[in-house]
Amino acid sequence: MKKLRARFKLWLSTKDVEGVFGDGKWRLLKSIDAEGSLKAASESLRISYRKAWGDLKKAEDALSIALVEKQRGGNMGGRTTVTSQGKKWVKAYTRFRGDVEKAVEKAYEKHIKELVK
Amino acid sequence: MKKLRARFKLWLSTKDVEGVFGDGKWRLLKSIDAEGSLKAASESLRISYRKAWGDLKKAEDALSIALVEKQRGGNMGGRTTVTSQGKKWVKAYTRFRGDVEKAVEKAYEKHIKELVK
DNA sequence: TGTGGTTATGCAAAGCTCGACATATCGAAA
DNA sequence: TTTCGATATGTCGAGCTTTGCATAACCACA
Repeated sequence: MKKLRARFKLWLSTKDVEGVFGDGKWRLLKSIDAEGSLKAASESLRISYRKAWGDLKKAEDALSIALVEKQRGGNMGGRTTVTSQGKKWVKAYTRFRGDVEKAVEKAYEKHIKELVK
Repeated sequence: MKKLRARFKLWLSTKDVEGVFGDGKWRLLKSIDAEGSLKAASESLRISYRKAWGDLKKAEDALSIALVEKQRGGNMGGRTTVTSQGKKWVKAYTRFRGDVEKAVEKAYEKHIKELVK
């Protein structure tokens, strides 16, 4: 039997909107925080600026929360920074996701590993 | 703040093949077991027969396991039943997924709920 | 031995997501 | 006041997934 690994995807939804926050948007926020701009963040993650921008908008719209502060113009062209609210979300989601990841690994060991050996 | 719910997707992969078994194929096997045929199962799950058939083939090929026994012809046209191996997989995956689901819920309560209130 | 309902499978059409472009706007600094 | 690089946003096409036919093969039973 081939070796298997457990994989998962995690996200949050409202009644109306599926995927208002999840792994992708979490990575995006982290990258924005590290890079200082949406453009640099999208390039770092190798996703299109168009998608990064849309994802961010979707999250902020659905959650009604200002996750980032965006500035246009200026000598640097502009910049995007993560708000304190946004940072709270990053931290909370990081712990959330970490717990789930551990649980997936544990559950795999407990229920699947024996089956596959 | 809108009410949120945590959602997840879970699956197993080999080094070569992504998604050799997961929520969809698990549901399919359960449905086959309940319905007695691949056709009825696919209709019950409201996915195309074409996809159900392909999914099953993909899982069996990648795992090198006979999850079901298929019979063509006969007065009923044919039927598909889940093998004992397949049932083992269903049971194990059910427990696996159940544990993960509980963990997701727990982690949500612990890390996200406060944030959203 | 003909029938019916199922499995088996290829292929084209339909959907959906994401990326690539094309512009427009903005504003601090030169 | 010109410039430069980032944000803002619509649109069309590429790539991948799923559906929808269209057939063929199969076989217990009437």
